[in-house]
Amino acid sequence: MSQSSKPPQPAPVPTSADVARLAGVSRATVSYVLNNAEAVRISEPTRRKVRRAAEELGYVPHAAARSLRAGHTRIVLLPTSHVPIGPLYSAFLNELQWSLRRLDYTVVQYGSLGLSGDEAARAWAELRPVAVISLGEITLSAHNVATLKRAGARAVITMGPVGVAGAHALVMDQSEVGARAAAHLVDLGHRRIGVVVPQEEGLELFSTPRLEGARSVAGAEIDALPMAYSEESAAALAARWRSLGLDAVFAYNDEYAMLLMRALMDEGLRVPEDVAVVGADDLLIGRLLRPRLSTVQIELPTGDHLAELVDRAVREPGEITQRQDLISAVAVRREST
Amino acid sequence: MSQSSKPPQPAPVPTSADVARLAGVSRATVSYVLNNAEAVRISEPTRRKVRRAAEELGYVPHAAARSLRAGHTRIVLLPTSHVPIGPLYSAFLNELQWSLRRLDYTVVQYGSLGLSGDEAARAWAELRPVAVISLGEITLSAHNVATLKRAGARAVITMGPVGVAGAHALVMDQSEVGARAAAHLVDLGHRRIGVVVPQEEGLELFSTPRLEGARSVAGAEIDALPMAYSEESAAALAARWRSLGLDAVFAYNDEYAMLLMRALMDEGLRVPEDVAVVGADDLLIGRLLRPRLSTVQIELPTGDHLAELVDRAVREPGEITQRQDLISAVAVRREST
DNA sequence: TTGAAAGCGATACCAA
DNA sequence: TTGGTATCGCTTTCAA
Repeated sequence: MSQSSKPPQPAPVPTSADVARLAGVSRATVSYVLNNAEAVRISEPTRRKVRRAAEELGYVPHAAARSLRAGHTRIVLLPTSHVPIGPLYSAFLNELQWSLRRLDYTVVQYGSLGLSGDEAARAWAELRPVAVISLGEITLSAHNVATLKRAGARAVITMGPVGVAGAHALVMDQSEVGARAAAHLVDLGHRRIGVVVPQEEGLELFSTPRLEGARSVAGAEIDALPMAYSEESAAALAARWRSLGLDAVFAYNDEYAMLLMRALMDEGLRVPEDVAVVGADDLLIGRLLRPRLSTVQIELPTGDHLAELVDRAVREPGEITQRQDLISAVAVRREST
Repeated sequence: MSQSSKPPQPAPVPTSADVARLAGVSRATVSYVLNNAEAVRISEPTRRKVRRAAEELGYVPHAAARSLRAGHTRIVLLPTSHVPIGPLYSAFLNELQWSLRRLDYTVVQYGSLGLSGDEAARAWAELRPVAVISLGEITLSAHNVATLKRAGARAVITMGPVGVAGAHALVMDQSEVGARAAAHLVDLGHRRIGVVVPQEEGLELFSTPRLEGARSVAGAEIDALPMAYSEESAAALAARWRSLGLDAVFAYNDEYAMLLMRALMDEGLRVPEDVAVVGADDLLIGRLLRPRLSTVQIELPTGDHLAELVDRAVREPGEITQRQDLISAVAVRREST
């Protein structure tokens, strides 16, 4: 009202000083009231004045200023995957976020698309996160971990297949998945087993250990079978199937398994008589196909569990560089094996 | 070496002052060198000294301090969905992130799990993002938009089904999807059409407009069919199917469609003779079933496109409150209709 | 070509 | 019970 000329000049963001001015108190008082400081007694009328002023101005504290002053943040950095990770991991991630928020952390998913490990680590470090939970998209080197720690990270947790020096190596070992699948097939009498390796980028951190896990099982010969997630690729693989001399296949996960199984059947092969097919992840969709898809059911840690581990690591930053296997896998036989 | 007693006291994070000290220059010079300031000429030897010192200390600038000083951030906030959004939207999101990063924005996905619109808006505002792209998980009120704008957001973009006052209402109208599906079924002679409405929370912003879209098509009677994403729920719906008197169903998306189609077939109904089924999203898996699933193929805007829209809005914060339809949908007939 | 110093916004210590 | 003020790390203007 008082200012008639108001060009699209963005109105200045209200600060705590503005609140103080409006309430007729000092900035210190504003801070005390808004943060419910217990060490200081503020009269009820003053509290109300301050709150009303804050409300009226639509005051929102400036996170950067606050953490600058505090010397630390409550940010937990969650590097975002750029590959579709499937419903299983999505659900886990959501649970994790929720649990972390309950513990009063600010979860920031940071997409690291197209960044190298070094670039990513630097970019993350700029935010001064108190913890980083790297789920494997980017392989952190010991040097990267050091960068993060030097920037104040009290916990760096990797979930990739391998431990990293200096990190709280929380191993979710995907090789177990491959091992269960192969063992399942071997139990059923199969000896020549193909293992699908997705050609899509970014899945190596899952596919490599799954393949290695299968290889670790005694009693079978393992062949790696590169395949892309497309009908063409599956058809091409199916077309040369008879020449491969395989009697079973672990198809990386349920999605690749469904694709390949369809291609094999279209090629005139019988499942499971001519070739047994097993996937992984126990997707609901796998039960809709005929034959129903056998799978490896994967049990991830609960988000709560991991969140508490993080919280503990943050509070007691003793070098708890321990290997922990938080994943479990079990084969489920349906009709395709 | 010089300090023998080193308790687990976290080493202090190196600052630009430390770099300056080590390089034997002032903090100003450090800043100039590290930011490649063009307005100032710094001698090559000095540059090298500074860079070496920064390298040696593993110096990483403090994002909070920087943006505090600058008075603004380059953060684009992307509220994270807590529902599995499927490969289609995942791919779109990734592309968007990538494009924004190319434009030098810091993309921060902020999980808003369990927050109300007000709480979420406040939490986001604390980060002082320069732009917010809300994809619909949380319905932003005009008040929320105002909060964000007051906190310095120069662009607030909503992708929900409805425009929001004050926001750059970028409408990705899901009703088009429902309309296409219904029209497809009507074209094929169906008159009594069921529309599946997922019971899962968080999908309303997609499912409601899809239902409304179907209702908008002339020539058919539309029934809403609540259903959860589980075999039990699908079976229950299928069990009472004959009593519903429907001759076709638009099953929200391909996943629900596959589930329901299987249940219907298990119930002895023929697809498409007794009941036509159409999904949406054109998932690869839908082509693997028999009959192959008809679907509505959805064309999302490219990430590049949206990123540039955001960038323009940020640079010219004129109130471009315009409705834009960036989504297109087309029915694809396979075998289930 | 380089340095000294102000100031961004919030907090917490020390006085009053 | 409340206020003044130093401080966090960084950028940038003004002087030297």
